[in-house]
Amino acid sequence: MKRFVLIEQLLKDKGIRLTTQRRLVVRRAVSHLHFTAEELVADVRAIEPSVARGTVYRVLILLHEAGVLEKHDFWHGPPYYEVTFGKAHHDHLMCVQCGEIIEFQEPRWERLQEEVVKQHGYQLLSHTHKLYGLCERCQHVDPKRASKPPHLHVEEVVA
Amino acid sequence: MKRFVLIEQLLKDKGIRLTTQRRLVVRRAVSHLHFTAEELVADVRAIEPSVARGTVYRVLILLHEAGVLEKHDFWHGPPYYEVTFGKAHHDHLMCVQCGEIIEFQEPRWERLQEEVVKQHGYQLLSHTHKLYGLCERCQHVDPKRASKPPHLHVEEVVA
DNA sequence: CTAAAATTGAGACTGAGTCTCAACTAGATT
DNA sequence: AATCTAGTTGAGACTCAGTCTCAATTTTAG
Ligand SMILES: [Zn+2]
Ligand SMILES: [Zn+2]
Ligand SMILES: [Zn+2]
Ligand SMILES: [Zn+2]
Repeated sequence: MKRFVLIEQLLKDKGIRLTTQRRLVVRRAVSHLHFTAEELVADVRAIEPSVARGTVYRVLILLHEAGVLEKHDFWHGPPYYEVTFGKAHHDHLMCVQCGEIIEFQEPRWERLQEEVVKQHGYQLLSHTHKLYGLCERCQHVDPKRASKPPHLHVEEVVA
Repeated sequence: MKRFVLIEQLLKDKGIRLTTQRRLVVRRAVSHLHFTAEELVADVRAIEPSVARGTVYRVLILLHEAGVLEKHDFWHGPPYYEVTFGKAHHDHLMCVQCGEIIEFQEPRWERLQEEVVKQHGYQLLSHTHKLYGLCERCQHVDPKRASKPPHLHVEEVVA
């Protein structure tokens, strides 16, 4: 089953009306790994120019509220979004020198986390773990000779 | 030694000119646990109204580039900043509704992390863990009526 | 002291995202 | 199928955070 069909069902189950525009925006959104809101606007309009900017942003809010959209913030520039529906949860280990990204799962973390959250009376909605370091290869390279770290940008994934 | 003195030294060592305005902004910034940029602008101006908004934002960029400023993003609203220099490591639990930020330490977590990193041959340099959720109060409040109090935690006052 | 370089204040500007509202559906109900 | 109505849309004005410009000022180097 296509991912967007399942997401449409998810929205429907929440009593959200499925319009032509929403279907289109959702389909374009799931077709990208990472995208900025404005990129999505342009992408949707390349297919159906009449779709309003506000409509696209409203769909992003719907997906966010449905818990299937992640936002990746950087210091510079607009955030990148990512539809996470149907993807297994994972965290990230990144090399600050070469930009390598390792994705991994750690159930003990996830358990510990629930514990911490309950201690403070919180209801957990989502979380982000990012580990920054040097990969084996980069540990043995003279920093002066090392290639510039490719800025994480769209490759950076937040759990 | 006061934290802001050490930060001023850090900036100086980077060849950054220390002006009266910069000293004031740094001192006000380190006096808060978490703050939005606009809160800092208002805070600084309460002491010295002539300081320009741009000056405050420029100091934030300097602190960021010096690696002593962390940015905490939410879905709604502006990011919160935090001067991390000289503080014991901690992670964050944030309420997405009211913006409350709880800092906590979890040694088991940190240990587990070292383990994971070593498994991949990495040398850990830094990390961030952010847990997003609803605080106890916000779980029982209609989102539409929820107040949005800025959580301006004052740690120390600098004249 | 003087000149060059960096920083500042003020406010215009940008860009992301939100809001308003009249016109328009999707989907429920005859 | 026709009707009804609450939810949705397009268009563009609007808000807000953050950046930029530039003349005036301040700092540092010589
Ligand atoms: Zn995790
Ligand atoms: Zn590497
Ligand atoms: Zn930690
Ligand atoms: Zn709250």
